[in-house]
Amino acid sequence: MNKSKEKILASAKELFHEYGFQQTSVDEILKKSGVTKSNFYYHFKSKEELGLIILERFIKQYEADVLMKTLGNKSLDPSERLIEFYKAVRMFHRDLHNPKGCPFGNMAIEMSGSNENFREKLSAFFNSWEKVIEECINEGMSTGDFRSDLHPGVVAQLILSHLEGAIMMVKTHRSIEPLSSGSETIMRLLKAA
Amino acid sequence: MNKSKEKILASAKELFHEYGFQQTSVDEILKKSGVTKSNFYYHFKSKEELGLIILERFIKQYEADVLMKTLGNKSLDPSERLIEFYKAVRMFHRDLHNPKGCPFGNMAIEMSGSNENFREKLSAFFNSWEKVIEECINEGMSTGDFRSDLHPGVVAQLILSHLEGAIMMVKTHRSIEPLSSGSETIMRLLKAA
DNA sequence: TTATTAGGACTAACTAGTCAGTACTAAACA
DNA sequence: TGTTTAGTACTGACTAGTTAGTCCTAATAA
Repeated sequence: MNKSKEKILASAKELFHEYGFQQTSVDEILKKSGVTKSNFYYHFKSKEELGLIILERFIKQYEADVLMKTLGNKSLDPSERLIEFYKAVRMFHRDLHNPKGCPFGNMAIEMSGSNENFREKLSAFFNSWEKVIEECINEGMSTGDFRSDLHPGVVAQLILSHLEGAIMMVKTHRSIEPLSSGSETIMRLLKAA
Repeated sequence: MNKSKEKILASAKELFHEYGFQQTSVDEILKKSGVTKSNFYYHFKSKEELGLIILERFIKQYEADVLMKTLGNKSLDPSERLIEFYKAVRMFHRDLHNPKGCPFGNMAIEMSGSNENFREKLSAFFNSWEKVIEECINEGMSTGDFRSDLHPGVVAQLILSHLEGAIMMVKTHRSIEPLSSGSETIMRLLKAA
């Protein structure tokens, strides 16, 4: 059931990631999903509603498929978790022919200035993402994996900021290098003396 | 002379920074600058041409007013230069009611996937920006300001990536904190042992 | 029966861009 | 001296296409 609705969600998710929310027209979503306009507006009351639903779903999927399986994997050492996390992110951005950037970072830059609904959701997600990193750093400081002369929260914030900036560079330079060498350097800087 | 042309450039620069290139219509630029459409197309052959000219000008202005006066200020110690640079960036983003983000980072995310002219200009500028940072880091490693067990180029790349990500966070969270605490942490991590 | 899908015509506002023609100035010419 | 020419800056009306979203009808599942 709801075959059309799922088709719309899947198509729009890809289009929003590649072209951005505002630069993707409803007609393009219709064309890609093969759904009629009336059916679209039967399922979603507006393009904005669709965008917010897709954002929510993407967040939940990312938390489950990436964050929990790497940073939240308690069977690994904290530093191994961080390495696995970076590996997963590199995998996510491995299409270097046309890197699409971070779906959350893209949307944050595109929408934060013009739509509070998007901004608030993204701000909350970045905070929660940071918390997951912080827990890993905190534990790594206890185990001696990481140097412990810094606040875990501040380090987590630095890691997330750097990650988003590095993905921006990957997209702009069409090269994975800023992400791979940047994450390596972060790991070295965090190593306990 | 060329009063209209300068008005267009000034208005469009602000609008592009606040709303992005694609989200700013020619009509909005016309309205803000008080210039007629036909006059606009007398001075610029297309909206894209205007965007590229504004990007070029913004780059030159930023290099002269920010980069050269801070990171390129040879009368300061390398670590002081970096501190001054961060201070200047924070000043640039001090409007926290509605932080507009980095004009270059915004444009990179918005345009890199769809327009090679913008992408190439931004990629080249990020490289040159990185070089300016690298020179400062390199000198700081010689003077003992910074730890010298890392490649200056890699550190410079990390600093720029982090900066762009931090500015993205400032825009999303509407708080300067990710930038101020992040830059402080970067300074501490770079300190020689 | 109720939820879903299809079709298509339609709107009002907005999009980038074009066009023929005007006003002004300053140099070149006769 | 007056006249022509040329370049610059500018104007209002216009086009063709796109935008998100509406409305109504009818067919097709569950």
